[in-house]
Amino acid sequence: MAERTPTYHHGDLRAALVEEAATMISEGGATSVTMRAIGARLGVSRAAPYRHFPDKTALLVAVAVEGFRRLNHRLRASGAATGSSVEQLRHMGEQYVRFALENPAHYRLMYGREALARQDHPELRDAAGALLEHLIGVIRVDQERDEIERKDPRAQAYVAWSAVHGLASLLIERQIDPNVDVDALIRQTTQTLLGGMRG
Amino acid sequence: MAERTPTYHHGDLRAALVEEAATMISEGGATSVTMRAIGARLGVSRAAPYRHFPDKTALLVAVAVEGFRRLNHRLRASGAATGSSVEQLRHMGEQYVRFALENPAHYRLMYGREALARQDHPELRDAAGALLEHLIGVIRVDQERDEIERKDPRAQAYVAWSAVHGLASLLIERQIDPNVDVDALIRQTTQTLLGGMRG
DNA sequence: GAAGGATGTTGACCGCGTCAACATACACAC
DNA sequence: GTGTGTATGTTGACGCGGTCAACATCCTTC
Repeated sequence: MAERTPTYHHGDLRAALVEEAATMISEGGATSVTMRAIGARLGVSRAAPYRHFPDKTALLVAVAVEGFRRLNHRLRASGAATGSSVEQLRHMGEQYVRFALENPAHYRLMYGREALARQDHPELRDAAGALLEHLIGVIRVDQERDEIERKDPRAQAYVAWSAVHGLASLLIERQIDPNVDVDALIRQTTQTLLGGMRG
Repeated sequence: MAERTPTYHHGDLRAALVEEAATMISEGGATSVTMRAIGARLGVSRAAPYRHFPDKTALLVAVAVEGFRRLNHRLRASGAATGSSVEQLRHMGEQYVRFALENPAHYRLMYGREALARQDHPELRDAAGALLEHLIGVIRVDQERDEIERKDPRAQAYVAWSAVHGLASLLIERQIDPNVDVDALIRQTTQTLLGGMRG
């Protein structure tokens, strides 16, 4: 953990790479992340990252996974706060969209299969899967309390996920008129969704 | 319109470029589209496209716009077929998702702001806008028939668009368990959505 | 039929991802 | 401590891709 000593070796380059890449993504988008640039910012050569990641895609996957971790953490934290369970779902939906709005480039990377090559990356899959499982759990509880219809919880989770992801995506890609009240739109989306899930 | 004559000039290179780029995208994804490759496939040099598009991004924007046109056309065609208006909405939603599933790379391009540079491209905006306006129109009719709640039609359109776009996006990016019944999931999504819009 | 714009070609440049060959530093055995 | 092997980092080079400038060809139009 001892840092800032201008030694030949960096100390914990792998973690630094992920962190710096995430920062660069927020600052200048995914295209601004280049092996040379990230190396320069960390005072290291362009090829140094290759000692920690097989290629650039692997580094970006690590960044995306970190994004899912943060989002997951935020959703869990938001869930614990409220009382009513449907209210908790609504709150989670709002937090989800808010995360995307606050970290647009990072969010884009998390869902951009193209940027991360065709091939499947199991870690990424798992990170997103954890999010889904949490959502399924909350939905299950709500079903038991008869707050929402008793359909297949996984399918319901997909529907809910689709709604918030779609809204987040459209907002990020500027497909939605900037004059609309974003907060109101988020609320209406979760409300419509939950209304439909109530049966 | 006279073609196939191996002349120095191509005839209608601009249109050919857009069409060929679209084909290449379906075949090998957006990354397979390179100025050199597309030129080669059209029997033209790598720099020839620059007489018709200022840069590669502009070409891709044209392809994306063409995608929106096709999608729009498909949704309008599907709307005219059915009787009940809510049924028409559901049908549109299904067709929307199906289009995305049939043209994943093309669909990705249509919504990938990152791939099309930061800057706003008005034509793209307009193409997506036409889609939205059509949806708003259908919703307005349904409101007048008291089939859905009388809220701001634009906001409702955004909610509906979010749902189908989110589902399409998650499916395309393989975030959804391949074992689930996709048709059923699409139906459940539109059903939940319309249920929530009914008030 | 000559001029000029439109369209296409070739050569060159630069940035980027990546690999191979080399350099340095740390850890652990003795 | 000294030495040695491995982990980590550096430099040089290659190939690909977007793009521009200079040049070539063709079509139109008066």
